[in-house]
Amino acid sequence: MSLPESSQYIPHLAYDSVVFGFSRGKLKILLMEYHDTGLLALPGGFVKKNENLDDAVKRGLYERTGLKEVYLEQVHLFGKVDRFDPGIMKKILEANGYAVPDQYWMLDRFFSIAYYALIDWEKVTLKPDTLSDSIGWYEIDHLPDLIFDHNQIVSKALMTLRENLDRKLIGGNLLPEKFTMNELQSVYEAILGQKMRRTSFQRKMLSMDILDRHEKLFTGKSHKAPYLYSFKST
Amino acid sequence: MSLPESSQYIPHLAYDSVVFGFSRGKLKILLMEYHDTGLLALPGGFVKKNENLDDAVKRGLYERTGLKEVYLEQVHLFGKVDRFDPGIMKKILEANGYAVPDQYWMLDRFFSIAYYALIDWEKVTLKPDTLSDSIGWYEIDHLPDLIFDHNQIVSKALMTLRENLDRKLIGGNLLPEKFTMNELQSVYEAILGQKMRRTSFQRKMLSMDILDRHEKLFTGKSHKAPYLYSFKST
DNA sequence: CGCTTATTGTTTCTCTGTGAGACAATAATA
DNA sequence: TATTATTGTCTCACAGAGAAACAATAAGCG
Repeated sequence: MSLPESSQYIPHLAYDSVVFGFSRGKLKILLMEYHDTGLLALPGGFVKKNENLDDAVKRGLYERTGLKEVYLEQVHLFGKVDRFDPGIMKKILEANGYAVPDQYWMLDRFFSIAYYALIDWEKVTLKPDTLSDSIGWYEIDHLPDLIFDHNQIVSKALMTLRENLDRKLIGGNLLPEKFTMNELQSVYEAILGQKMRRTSFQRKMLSMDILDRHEKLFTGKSHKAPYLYSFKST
Repeated sequence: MSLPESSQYIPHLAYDSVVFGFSRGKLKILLMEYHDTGLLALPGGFVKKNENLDDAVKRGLYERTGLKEVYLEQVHLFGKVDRFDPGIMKKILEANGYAVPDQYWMLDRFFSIAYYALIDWEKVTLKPDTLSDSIGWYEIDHLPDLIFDHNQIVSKALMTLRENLDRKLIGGNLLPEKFTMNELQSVYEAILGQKMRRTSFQRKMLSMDILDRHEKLFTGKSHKAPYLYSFKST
C-alpha cells in the first residue's frame, strides 16, 4: 500500500465526522486509534477532486460503518492556521512504515469541515482504515485527548446537535425503528445532558403528532408494559 | 495591476460574505457588480496561506466597508462540484483586461465558505475591489440573479440568521447604539419577514432584561415621544 | 387467586408567556 | 383647549410546561 497521491484529492481540505450513537443510556462517538502511536482522532478523510463534498463525507462514513443513508449535518469549517500539526501527521504516517517526503501534501496546512452523523448503534459494523488499527465507541462525557483540535470539533458538534434537536426532530435517528417512550426520553437526556420530566416529555411528544403507536413491549418485568412507537414515515 | 498569484493563497477555497444592513425599514445586503460584465456577486475573497480563516473574512469585510469589529457568523461550506463555473470566472478576469493562462488557479474548482455579517448601515463607506466597479445595497426581497450559487448562499445565510435571531439576541447589531422600540421591532420584522404584535414585542423585549432605557426621542411629530434604548453592555 | 411492586399512561392544578385588545399618557397641531 | 397619532402599560383569554396525583397493568409471591 502506497501513500495517497496528491493528484487525486483537493489539497488543504479534510473532513472529520462526529458519529453519534446511543447505547446503555449513554451518548457515544466513534474514534479511531492510529497504529503504533496511541493517538486518537475523529474518523475523517479527504475530498476527491471531482467529488461533491457531501458525497465524500458519506463515502467515508460508509467505509467506516457500512451504513448508507445516514443522517448528516454540517457543523463548521475549522480554519485556524495552527489547528494542524504536520509533526503529528508525519508521526502517524511513519508509524505505518511509510517514507514521507518533505513536501508531501498531507503535511501542509489543513482546513477541516466538521459533520455530525446520527446512527443506530446496532446496525454498525466497524472497520478501521489503513492507518488505524482500531475504531470504537467512546462516551461523550469521558473523552480522552484527541489529536489536533478534534476535542473542540466534538464540542462544537454536540452544541450544534443540541440546538437542532427540537427544531429538526432528529432524536429517533439514534434508535432502532421501534422504541419505547422511555428510550426516546433517554436519548434526549443524553444529548441535552439533563434529566427531563417523564410526564411532560410524554405529553409533548404525543401532542406533536409525529409518532405512531404500535404493540406493547413485554419485557418480563413485573409492571405495566410500555407501548412501542415509531416515527411517522411521512 | 497583475493577476493574483497562486502562491499567496490557499487554492480551491474562497469565502463569500452576506453583509446585512437595515435602512428605510428594509433588510438589504451588499452586492458587487463586476466591471463590464453586468455580473453580480457577493463580496468575497481568498484565504492567505498563513492567515486564519476568520481573519481572512474580517480583512475582506474591512476592505469593502471600512468596518472592523463586525458581528460575523459562519453559515455553511458549499462544496458541490458544479457550483463553480470557470467560464464565468474567466469572463470576469478578461473583462478587466487580464490575459488568463489556461491552468490559472482561479479557474479551478472552488469551495466557498459562507459567512453573514450584521452591520450598522450608517457607519459604512463602501469601496469596490479591483475587479468590480460598483458595490451597493440590494433589498433582500428583490434580489437579482447572482453568479454561481450565490442566490442559494444568500438563502441559507438568511435561514441561519433567522434561526440565530432569538437565541443570540443579535438584532441590535443592525442599528445604531440608541434606537426606539419601534425601530428594533422593524428589524425583527424585516429579518423574519412577518409582522409582529407591537405590545407583545415590547413586553417580551423588556422582560428579557437586556435593554437600558435612556432619554426620550423628540421627533417633532405630534404624538407621545418614544424612549431610546440600547443593549446592555455586559 | 388475591395482594404487592414497579412502571406506564393519563389527568389535574398551577404558573408562565403570548395573542388580542383596551386604556391611559403625551408631544405637537389646529 | 381640543384633536391626533403614537407610545407605554394593563387586562383577559388561552395554550403550553412544571409538578404531582391517580389509574392501569404485567409479573412475582403467598
